[in-house]
Amino acid sequence: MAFFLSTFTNKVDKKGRVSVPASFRSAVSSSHFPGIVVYRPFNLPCIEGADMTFLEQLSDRLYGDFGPFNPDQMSVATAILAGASQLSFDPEGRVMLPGELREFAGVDSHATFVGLGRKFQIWGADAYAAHRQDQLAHAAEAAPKLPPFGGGGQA
Amino acid sequence: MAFFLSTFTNKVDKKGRVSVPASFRSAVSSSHFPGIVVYRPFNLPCIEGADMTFLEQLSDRLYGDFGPFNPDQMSVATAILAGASQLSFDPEGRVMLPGELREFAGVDSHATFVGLGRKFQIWGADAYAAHRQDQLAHAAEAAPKLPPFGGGGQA
DNA sequence: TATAAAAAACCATGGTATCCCAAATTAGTT
DNA sequence: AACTAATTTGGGATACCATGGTTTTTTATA
Repeated sequence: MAFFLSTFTNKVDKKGRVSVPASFRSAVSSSHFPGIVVYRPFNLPCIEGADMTFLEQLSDRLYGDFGPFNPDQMSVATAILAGASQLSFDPEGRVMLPGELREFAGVDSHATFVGLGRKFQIWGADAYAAHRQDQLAHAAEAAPKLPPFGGGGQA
Repeated sequence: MAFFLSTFTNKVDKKGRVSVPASFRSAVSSSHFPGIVVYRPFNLPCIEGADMTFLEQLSDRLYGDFGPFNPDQMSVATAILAGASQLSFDPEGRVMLPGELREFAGVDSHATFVGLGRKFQIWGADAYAAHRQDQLAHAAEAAPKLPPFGGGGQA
C-alpha cells in the first residue's frame, strides 16, 4: 500500500486544480485506482487522503466483520465513504478538490500536502502553520506515553 | 465487485427518470448485469442498491451460512431478494425507480445517491441531511469500537 | 382491432471537467 | 555556473455529463 512522506505546498489555480506532489503520485501508481481518494476527517479542519486500497480495506473489513447490515458498520461507512471522493490525475498530475471539502478545510489559493505514512492531509497554507505548532508541542509530551512497539525496535 | 464512493444529488424528472452518477455506472459496467439492483432495506427509509454481484454474493452467503431451508435465511431472502428490482440504464444513463420504493423512501423531486463501498443508498434530498447528522454522531462513538485495520488507524 | 397509456429510444443543450499544448519554475548534474 | 531533466503552472479547445423535450415503440385496455 502507498506510503506518503514529507510536506509540499502547491498552488490551486482558478479552475480549482492542484498538482499532487510527484512522490505522492508515484506512491499510488501501483494501486488499483490510479489516483487518490479524499475524505473529511472526524476532528481536524483539513482534507484527508489515501490510495484506493486504504478505503477498500476499510470497507471490506467493516462488511466482513459485521455483515452488510450492522448499524455500527453502516454509520462509519456513511461517515467516511459517503463523504469521500475518487480524484484521478489529469495528464499533468493534477486533481480537482471537491468544493465542499475545500471550504471545510479552508483551502483557497495554496494547498499543503502533509505525508503521514499510509495517509496524508491537505491543509490551507496558513492553518497548517498553526496546526504544526500544536502538534509539535503535543508530540513532545505524548511520545513518552506511547506503548512499546511490537518488534522491540523503534521507528 | 463494484465500489461506490461519494454523494451525488440528481433531479427526478416528471417521467420519473434519474441519472445514475457516472462513477456508479462505470462501477457496475463490468458486472454480469449492466445496471443496478435496488431493494428496500430493513431499518432505513431509503432505497438501497448495488450491482448484481453483490446480491448474488449475499444470496450465496445466506445459503452457505444457514442452509437453504433455514427460516432466518428465508425471511431475509424474502425481504431483500424477492422485492429487488433490476434497473437498466437508458442510453443517457438514467433509470426509472420503482414507484413503491420511491414512495417508501420519500424520493420525489431529487434523489441523493450515497456511496457506501460495496452498496449505496438513494434518499430524498431532505431526509438525507438529517440522517447524515445522526450517522456522524453515531460514527464518532462507534469508530473506536471497530477493530483496527492495516494502515494505522482511521480518520 | 382501435385507442390510450406507458415505456423506451432519440435528439438537443448548458455547464463543467478533462485533455492538450506550451511556458515557467525547480531540482539535479557535469 | 551552465546545462539538462523533471515538475509545476497557465490557458484554450474538447469531450463528457446531467437534463429536458420529442418521437417511436411497446403494452395494456376497451
